[in-house]
Amino acid sequence: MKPNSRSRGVTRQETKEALKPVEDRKVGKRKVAPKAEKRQTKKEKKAKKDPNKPKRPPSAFFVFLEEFRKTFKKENPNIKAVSAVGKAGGEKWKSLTDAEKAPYEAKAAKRKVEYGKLMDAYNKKQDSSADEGDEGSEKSASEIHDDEESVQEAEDEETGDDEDEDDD
DNA sequence: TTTATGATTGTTATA
DNA sequence: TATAACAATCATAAA
Repeated sequence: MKPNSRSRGVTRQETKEALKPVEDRKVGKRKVAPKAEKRQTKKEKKAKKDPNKPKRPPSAFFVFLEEFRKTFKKENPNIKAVSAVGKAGGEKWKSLTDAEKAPYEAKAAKRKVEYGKLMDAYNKKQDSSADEGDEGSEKSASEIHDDEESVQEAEDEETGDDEDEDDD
């Protein structure tokens, strides 16, 4: 369609409005003013050498989506469109209460913590390979390895303390 | 063949 | 402070 288009920026806006009128989401403000030439199209981070750059942690909504996708696909094996899951997931997400979203937010919070650690390691790596480039990152990999292990240990968490609120 | 797109919301980051 | 971009997914389409 629009290979040169700013990715799904403007395109999405048009499509969304065309398909269905945006209710009141913050849509339409995503890329209305492309002052900054976005990083990349989305994949291929060739812009910079970030072989280990930690991706942003999934939001509570995304954590919920991961599970929702399975359910959705299970009930709708015929539907394979990502947009379908997105819409359904978004609608369902809003249907959930804080209590139900709590576990997802908790998970997202963990991801965020891990992200912070990964960023720390990533920063070190960038510092080490500041002038080298792509190869220099390997040497400092050992240091980061230490941090990575720490991240994994962060898996020990107790959920289900006492969240049984349901104020409808 | 390969990459982008579509759709959702949230979160991070930058200006 | 506010806006912009990006996080997963997967089939399809275009270059």
